[in-house]
Amino acid sequence: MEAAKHDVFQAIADPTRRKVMRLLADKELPISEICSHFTISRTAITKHLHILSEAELISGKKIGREKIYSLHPEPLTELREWLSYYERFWNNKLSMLKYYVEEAEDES
Amino acid sequence: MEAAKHDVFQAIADPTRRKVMRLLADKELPISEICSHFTISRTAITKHLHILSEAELISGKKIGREKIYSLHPEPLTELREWLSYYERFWNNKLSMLKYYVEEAEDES
DNA sequence: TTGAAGTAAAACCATTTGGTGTTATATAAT
DNA sequence: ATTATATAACACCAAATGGTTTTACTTCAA
Repeated sequence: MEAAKHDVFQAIADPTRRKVMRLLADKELPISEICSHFTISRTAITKHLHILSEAELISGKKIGREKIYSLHPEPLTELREWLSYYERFWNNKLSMLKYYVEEAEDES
Repeated sequence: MEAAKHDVFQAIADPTRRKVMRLLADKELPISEICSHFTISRTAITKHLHILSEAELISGKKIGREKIYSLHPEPLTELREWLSYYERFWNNKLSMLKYYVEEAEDES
């Protein structure tokens, strides 16, 4: 489970992990506080935190006996970029234009 | 595996499925043609197509003995909306504004 | 009508996921 | 020094994933 192969796509696939991200988006929190928002066991939460850490979406710093987790949204850019490919389907003029430019460049 | 519980987040978690989506973004294709872009078995591809269908990201119509799949990017809006929550981290003025408006509305 | 092409369905398998409980270790407070 | 708190580390389990091969069913074409 701790293998270095969890990417952002897999990390956000689970609703519990997405909820954790939302919690941390507002402010950094210790594990115990995160757990208080769920009914599942602390161990389960810890595993989700590990997966999010592997994807580098969160990081934890130890302060005293507490471990405080905070969000690092940078890897979400990969998702944004992936999504942008499909933006041409939402008749967004700008992205449509960008798509055609790319197409033209590919052919040159 | 065919349970009606595959959402868009899970569907895009797999790199094979993302590649299939890219293929279908350009034009609709029969299964055999999709398979030609991969080394894994046709059966494996079929399973991925089922998962994408459940998430309503693709659909297949049977023409003669072939089944032609095409992309339906609409469910990606759920992903876009989810992502938009984190846009405030990329100092995008507009989404920052939208975020503060939401916050204000929540408190009223 | 016989055969090939295209897909579907079934049975199977190894690994991963998402969860549990128990035990251990480090820190803070009395 | 002892006890309570916060987390980490194990061992375990059921179900889902991602893959395989084999078998069967349609449909087109010679």
